[in-house]
Amino acid sequence: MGSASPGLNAAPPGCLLLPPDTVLRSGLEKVAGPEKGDWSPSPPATPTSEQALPTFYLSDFDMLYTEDGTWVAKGPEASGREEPSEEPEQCPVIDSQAPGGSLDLVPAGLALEEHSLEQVQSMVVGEVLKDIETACKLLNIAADPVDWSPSNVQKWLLWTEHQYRLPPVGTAFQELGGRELCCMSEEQFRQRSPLGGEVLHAHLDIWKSAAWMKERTSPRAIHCCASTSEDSWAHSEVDSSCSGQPIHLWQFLRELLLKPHSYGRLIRWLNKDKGIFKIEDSAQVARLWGIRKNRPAMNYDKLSRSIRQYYKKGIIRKPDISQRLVYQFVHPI
DNA sequence: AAGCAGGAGAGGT
DNA sequence: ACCTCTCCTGCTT
Repeated sequence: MGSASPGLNAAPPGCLLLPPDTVLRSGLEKVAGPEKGDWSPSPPATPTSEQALPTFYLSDFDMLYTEDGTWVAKGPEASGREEPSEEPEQCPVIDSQAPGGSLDLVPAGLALEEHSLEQVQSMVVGEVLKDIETACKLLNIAADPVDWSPSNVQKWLLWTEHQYRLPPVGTAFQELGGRELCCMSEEQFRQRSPLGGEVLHAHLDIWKSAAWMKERTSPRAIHCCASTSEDSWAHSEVDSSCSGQPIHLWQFLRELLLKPHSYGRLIRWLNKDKGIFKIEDSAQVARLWGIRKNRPAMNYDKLSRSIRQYYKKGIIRKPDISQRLVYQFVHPI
């Protein structure tokens, strides 16, 4: 999801550690009303609120939700103005939101804090949805895991492994379609992938919840193409994932550039007005491109060759002052 | 060593 | 036909 910085740090900076259930359930209740038991997407995902859930990361938040149910702020991170991706949005610190339902006991005087908590939670949910939307577009897969083909499942697995630095699952989930995947229990995930199964299952739960939410709020918006988040890539002249045409490399690069919070550590603008950008992590960008195109052998050497093909087409060029890993869109956005 | 430039052929759509 | 992937040689940083 958002933090694509993955690859770079063991725990991506600016990430939120959350039991998925906690955050999304509250978000779902906000959207769909508080009716209990109604939030869970199709096959009842493992009811996990009482369990010590595996924690997972959400980008762009500088807080941690620890396994004992405590929100804590992460240590301060130095960040420069030039590096928006390294400047996570600050969230208020929330001290105790025990999964055991401590909110029921909130005194009236704390109603305001509860309200703030809801705001934070709904913000987190919004970020999660945006991140899922991003991943959908970059991977060219449906937002609803139930619709995934086996190759979509593989893409999602690769992507999630990459994003959260999970141990590779290899062929453990091969030949599984999205529907089968969604029917699997956490235990089954763990059996197939003892090291990363739990976390993968938690992530899948989030995707299922998000799809369920989208279906609830806009019945025809299950696929990424129908979504309308405010900063969605609808701004793009060409929405690469919705055109039915295969995505072009320049579109992919632009899409990464348009998500600095998620990909700023991999690729960023040096001068957006002039369309000059720098690939900060060539290997990771190439890897993402490889995932996107189902080309596991993709590397920067090949990716850069493809970029150079754009020179004569007048799409991308080297800037006047040539620098390594720096390119320029001939027609800036 | 890593990146850059560009030729050439293959393969997919 | 077009786009990208892949492999390649040679050059530059």
